[in-house]
Amino acid sequence: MRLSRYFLPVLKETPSEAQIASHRLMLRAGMIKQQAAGIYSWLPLGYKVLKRIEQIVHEEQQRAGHIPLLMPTLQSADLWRESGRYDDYGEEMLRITDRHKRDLLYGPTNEEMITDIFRSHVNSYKDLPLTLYHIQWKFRDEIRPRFGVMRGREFLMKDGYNFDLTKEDALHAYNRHLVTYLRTYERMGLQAIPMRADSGPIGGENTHEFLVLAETGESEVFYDSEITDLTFGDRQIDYDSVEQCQAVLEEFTSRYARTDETHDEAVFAQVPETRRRTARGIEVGQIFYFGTKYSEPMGATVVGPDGARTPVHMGSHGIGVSRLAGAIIEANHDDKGIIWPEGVTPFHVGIVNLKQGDASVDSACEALYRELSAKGFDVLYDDRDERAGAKFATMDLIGLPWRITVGPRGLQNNKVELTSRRSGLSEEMSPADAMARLEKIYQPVFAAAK
RNA sequence: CGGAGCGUAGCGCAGCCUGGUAGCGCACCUGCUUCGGGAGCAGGGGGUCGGAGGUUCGAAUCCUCUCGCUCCGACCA
Repeated sequence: MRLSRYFLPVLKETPSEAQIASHRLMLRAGMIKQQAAGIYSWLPLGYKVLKRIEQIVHEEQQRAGHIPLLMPTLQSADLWRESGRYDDYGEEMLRITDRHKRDLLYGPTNEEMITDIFRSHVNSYKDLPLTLYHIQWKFRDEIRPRFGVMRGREFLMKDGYNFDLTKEDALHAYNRHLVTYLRTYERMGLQAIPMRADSGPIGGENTHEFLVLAETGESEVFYDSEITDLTFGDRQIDYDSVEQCQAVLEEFTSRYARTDETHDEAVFAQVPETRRRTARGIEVGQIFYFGTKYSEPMGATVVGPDGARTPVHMGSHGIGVSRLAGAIIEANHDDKGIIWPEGVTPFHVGIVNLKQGDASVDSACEALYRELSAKGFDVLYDDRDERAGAKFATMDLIGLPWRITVGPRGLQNNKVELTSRRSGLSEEMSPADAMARLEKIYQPVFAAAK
């Protein structure tokens, strides 16, 4: 993309409503625009990040055999009356009446609807196990939206639902989701720690929340410091293997890690004192096993091998996709702006033309732009007629992890500059070497998508 | 929902107390000069002050109502 033809309304000054770094930077970098309390437009740059996050979520879900579909944002109240949640959910649910005076609602979640889909089409245990998911906008009428997209009223969420014949199978699905989530967050450059949590209105007995440690997090968390040493890495997992998934669950959940909802001082005290940590975290996902809570009242049953009809065991799993955009910034920024992890950056690399209009600089930039794009890179080429300082400031603000700076001075020796946003370090090298270096840097990112 | 505050140009703000029909910085447009870390000078365009009503000769300024937004608290992917 040529910046001169892009739509990137960056702000020099910080809008007064933004209190935390991610909100401030998303506004300043021209990623979002607030349209009402807790409701945002995603401007081109923000939209690209949102799509990258979404893409990673899709890839990791499908890697585990989970099947995507799409359910509507508006739902009939009848389904929710069936489960009993129409009355239970309270003010947070946005209720709508259509012209025929029928009660609708803007879905805050989709357990009822997915259960309805399931019961309409699945009758035999032979169709199990089954995990369906979608990435769709949700609405929860928060009393007090704040922190930009981190606590909006309208938000994009991946929600998945597993259907299994037995509790054992459903618990395997639970563990499998934990594995997919660990991989998902790592690809985004985040460390998200699974913590034992409270199930809240979704209900159920087994649940973990994934938290990214950040000072601005809304939850207080307590954990054994050993847990932050764990990484999933690029290990290969057979998602059908009960043992392998179980082993990962045990590895990542055996140490003390709880939110304030489930925190137990007596148990925490058993962690060696030097390893006890109290911090704040941002919730970026949650997994639940809730048995037959919905299948039973809503008649989601299958005929088993013995010919008897039994309610299926279910779980649900959510990732806050739009919230992640904020959480990633919260965990990756400095005083100059955002620092995108390679996995989610809106553009892989930025090209800064230091002397727009200079024939040799222009053509060197054009060549880099063309060749990098041909290699599959998403490139932002700053071809505006601006001074160097302004171009650098923009690049730093929007946080592209790598920048190639092209100027007449270096070009005389066939050199350009490759700069890391994170370290701030620059290296001079030929354009060909810069491209080769970028290919090496992004190799793991591109490989992870396969 | 309880408490606090704010709505004046695209953004950030001043003016309001002590009524006299709007100002600053950034951004934007034009020209010249600059040109490796958000340039300088000169010129220029844009708002009737969230909305409605009231008081007054006169309202951004005072009063009433209303809408929106933000912050603190209780609740939440």
